[in-house]
Amino acid sequence: MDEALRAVADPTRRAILRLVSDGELPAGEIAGHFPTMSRPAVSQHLRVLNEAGLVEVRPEGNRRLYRWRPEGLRDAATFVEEMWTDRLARLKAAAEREEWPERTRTALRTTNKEHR
Amino acid sequence: MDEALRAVADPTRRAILRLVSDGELPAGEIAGHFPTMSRPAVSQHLRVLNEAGLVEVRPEGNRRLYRWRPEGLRDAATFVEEMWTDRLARLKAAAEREEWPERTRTALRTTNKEHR
DNA sequence: AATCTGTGTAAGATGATACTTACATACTCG
DNA sequence: CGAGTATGTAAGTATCATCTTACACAGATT
Repeated sequence: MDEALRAVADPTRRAILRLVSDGELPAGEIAGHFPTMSRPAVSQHLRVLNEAGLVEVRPEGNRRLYRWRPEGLRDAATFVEEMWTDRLARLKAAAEREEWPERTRTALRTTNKEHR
Repeated sequence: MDEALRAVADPTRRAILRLVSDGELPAGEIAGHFPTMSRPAVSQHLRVLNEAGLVEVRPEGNRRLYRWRPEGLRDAATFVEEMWTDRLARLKAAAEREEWPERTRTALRTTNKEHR
C-alpha cells in the first residue's frame, strides 16, 4: 500500500492514472498530455506507477500500451475507507456521548499559516 | 486534496493519524510512540498534518492536544472512491464487452524489478 | 541493411523532505 | 519570582524525488 499511496501523492501521476483509466494508451500519447514536461519525465512516472502496481504495460509492436490496474489502489482505498468510514462512525458516536469538548480547531500559537 | 494525499503518503504520519483518531493526545505522548525518532521530528510531522487539515489542535494548559479531523480526508477519499468505484465499474463493463484484450500485466523489458 | 519511430535508461542538477541538536517560549507550581 | 515541564522553531545536513539532456535499443519501414 505504501508504494501506491506514495505514487498517488503526485499530481502528475494522478493525472496519468486518470488518462489510462479511460483505456489503454501508448507512452508517447500519454506524454503528449504533458507539454510542459519532457517525455522521459513521463516515462519515469510510468515506471513508478508500474512498480506501485497501479498500471500495467503490454508491448504492441513498437509501442508500449499502458492501462490502469484497479487492484493497485485496493489497499489505499482500504486505508482511506477505514479512516473515513470506521473511525468517523466511532468519532460521531463519541461526540454524541459528549466525551469530547465542543471545541473546534485551534490555530498554532506563532504561525498563522493554518491550513485553508 | 493535494496536501492531504501528500501528508498521508508518509507512514509515520499515517501512524500518528491512527493514534489521534482514537481520541485526542498531547504532543509528547504521541512522540512517545516513536522511540526511534526525536520529539521535534514528530512535532514537525504534526505541523504537516495540521497544515493539511488532517488534525486539529487545542491547547490545554501546558500541553497541546491533537485530534483527528475527518473532513481532512474527504477529498482524498473522494479521489480514491472515484478511481476505485466509478472507473472500476466502467472497466468491468468494457471488459464484458471485450473491448480490451484478455492480457494480464507484462513485465518491463529490461529490469525485472516489477512490483511484488 | 539503413533509417525512422517509439520508448526506456543513465547521469547529473536541483529542490524538497525528513531528520538532528540547540534554543526559544509558554504555562505551572513551589 | 524561579525552576521545571511541554512543546514549537531554527539551522544544518543527509537523503530522496523529480526533472533535464544525451544516449541505447527494439521494432517498423524503405
